[in-house]
Amino acid sequence: MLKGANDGVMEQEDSASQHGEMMTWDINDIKLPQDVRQTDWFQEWPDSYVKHIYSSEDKNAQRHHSSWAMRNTNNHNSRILKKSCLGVVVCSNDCSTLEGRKIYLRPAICDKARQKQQRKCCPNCNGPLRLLSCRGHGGYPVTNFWRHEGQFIFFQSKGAHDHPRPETKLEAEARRSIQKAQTAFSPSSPRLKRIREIESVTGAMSTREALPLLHSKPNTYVLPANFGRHLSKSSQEPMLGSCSVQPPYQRATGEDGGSGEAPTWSRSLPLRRTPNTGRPCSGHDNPAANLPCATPSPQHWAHPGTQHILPVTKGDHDPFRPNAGPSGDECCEEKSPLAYSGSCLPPLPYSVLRGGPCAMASGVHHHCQFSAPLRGNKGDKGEGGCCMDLNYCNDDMIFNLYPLR
DNA sequence: TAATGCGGGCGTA
DNA sequence: TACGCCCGCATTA
Repeated sequence: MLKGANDGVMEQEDSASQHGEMMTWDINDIKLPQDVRQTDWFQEWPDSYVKHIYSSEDKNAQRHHSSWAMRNTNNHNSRILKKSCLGVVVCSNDCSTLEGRKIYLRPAICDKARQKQQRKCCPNCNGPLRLLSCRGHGGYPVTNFWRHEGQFIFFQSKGAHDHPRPETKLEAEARRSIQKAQTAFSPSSPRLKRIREIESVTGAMSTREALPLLHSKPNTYVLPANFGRHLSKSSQEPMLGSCSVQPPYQRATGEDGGSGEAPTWSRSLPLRRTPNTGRPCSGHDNPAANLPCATPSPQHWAHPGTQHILPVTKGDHDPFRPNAGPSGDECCEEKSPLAYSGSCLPPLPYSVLRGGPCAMASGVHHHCQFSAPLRGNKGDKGEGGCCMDLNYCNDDMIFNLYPLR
């Protein structure tokens, strides 16, 4: 099939839907066209009222993937899988990074995980997070429909997302993974305590010996606060936040509060296929594009405010295959709050992630700019507001700045 | 642990 | 009847 080269929303209409089979069917039709001459390239960010016909061989289509945070919705029709958009998690403080980027986290799909997520803090300013629900379909969430029919997978989207794009799944997983890694090496972690105990006994064990991971991958979990500023020179990925607290995020529609910014998220720029791989060159479909050192994907250009957490690829070209470890979201709840000098010291994971693989590999170290002492926090942990009990791995930064020995 | 899919059930228009 | 949504369960990674 053609595998249309233009994958943006507008292009979707032009390239995919222009073919007769695309416009004449509805996902609810009893019979869907089987004389499809051209299937579409997988659409990572389907938006508006679009339809696509994917090959049943398309792995992403098989998995009903979307970079939007879509949850399964029961439509009481086993033949048609329906998913509704969860929106995007934003910072209640509407904080911005140094580069003026907004915080757009990916809502957890699992209800429990999502509730848990909303108790956490903004990775940029530690402010409370807020779920900005999608109401792009007549006040209801945008819905996606998937239907397998013969050798094709039919996709139909209803509604236009009225919120920014969240992190992609890979980005969210990478962020959690790094947070978890940080947790594992936080000063309060059992492992580290044990190491310190051993060290206190032996009096000679080097940090390098005790923490091989720390040295083999020094930046994968701990980076100084101003790390990103240095990286920004060579990377187009967003860097550390300035924590410039602005008026609360306000929804453009006014219903849920909106950003007031131009709804760039509604634009879907073309994803381009790389002829040799047959995959789009989006940030996720093309591993090379995942590297911050590479040209940002179109979606990145379209969403300058979106956080682009760049996972370390493992050579797996499957754009949606998770390559990060299990969730590290607990990090925030398990960490000790820190009083920073200045307005706010950006929590670490964000800087690390936004530094991306290149950042991680750079080996660059800088100094954290806090001056106030640590505050114990174990007693603060609870189910209440995230600002009380949540703090992103701040003690990891301390750990980094004040190594064991 | 979270993502995902399935299906029962309920409320609303 | 269609739709949205909640819930629990099972499977998978």
